[in-house]
Amino acid sequence: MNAPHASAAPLPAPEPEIGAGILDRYRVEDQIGYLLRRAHQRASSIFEAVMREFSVTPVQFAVLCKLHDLGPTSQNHVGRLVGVDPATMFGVARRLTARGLVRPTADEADARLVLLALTDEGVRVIEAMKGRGPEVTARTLAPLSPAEADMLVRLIARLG
Amino acid sequence: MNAPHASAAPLPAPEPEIGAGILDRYRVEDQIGYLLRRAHQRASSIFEAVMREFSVTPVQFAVLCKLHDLGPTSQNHVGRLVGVDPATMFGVARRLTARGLVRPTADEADARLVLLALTDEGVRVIEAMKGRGPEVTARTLAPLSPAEADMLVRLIARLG
DNA sequence: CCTCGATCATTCGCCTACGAACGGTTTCGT
DNA sequence: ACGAAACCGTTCGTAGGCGAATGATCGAGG
Repeated sequence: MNAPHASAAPLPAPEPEIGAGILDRYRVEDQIGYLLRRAHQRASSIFEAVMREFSVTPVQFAVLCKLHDLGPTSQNHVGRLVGVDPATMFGVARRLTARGLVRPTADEADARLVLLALTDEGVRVIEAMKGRGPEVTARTLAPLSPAEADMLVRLIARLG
Repeated sequence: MNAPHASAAPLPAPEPEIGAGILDRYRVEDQIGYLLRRAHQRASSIFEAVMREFSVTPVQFAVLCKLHDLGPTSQNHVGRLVGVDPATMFGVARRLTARGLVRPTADEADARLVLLALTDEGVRVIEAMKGRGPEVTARTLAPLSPAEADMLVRLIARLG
């Protein structure tokens, strides 16, 4: 955080010559955004490998988990809870419905809402998947010691 | 790993009663994959806000950075360096070319390759963007202390 | 020299992600 | 009671992400 965030200054450049070693060089691969993208790719890949038999994506899994915990919940609401915007949630709900894991019903009290509920098949699938969840986590965190993994999870949770 | 993967077993449940506090409950929002997805969403959002004036996405930025460092590089190769698969890279290169930031040329020695090179405009844009890079990183890591941020970056880099 | 396997770019299909706009519904304030 | 604001689901467009297949080209071995 040397943070020269102001910066609209008309200076041609901060003259990076004197002492311009490797240290002041901007490297994309060291930036948190880049690292998050790569780590997320890897985590998704591991999820896909472990959960292959279910043909359920990580986002679909998160939605099913929430429905399993909460029971019938409106589409937008469950989306908010798992960080899926309404536009994306529409497609997710459509695919889960098409696969028979979820059933949409109208809310009696509020005509705007579409309540999503797990089908019997949906319950069966999500319970089987939850049993394998720890394996995904373990393999994703495998490069770290348990203490490091714990630290990482704690820190990353605070970025939200 | 304890893996009761069979599961067609008629057992009602692995009896999670005794000592079944909050501890043995599987919560998606505590899993590393879920946290990575959410953190990546947030980082992308911050990038988009800081770099708004350039209308360049994080992935496009990474590609431009690499081209800036390496000079003309084949499409597949630069994609591999920044973690973008060939299918995705095709679209990224097409959009960067359409915007005039990159120019594709044929390699004289190998007819299969499409070399990507920054245009003058591309150089101008990537240099301006690099100047703002630290601001993106700082804002993304803002919830953490400098020591914590450093720790997080180090740990997440080891997941790759 | 010539075939086989690797590599490259491209294409297709499916999925997530999100800004923006829209019409229908509910709620709130006046 | 009524109009405005807030909210819901839907749709469109653009962009990454990736498995799978294809055709062109290259390189190594026989």
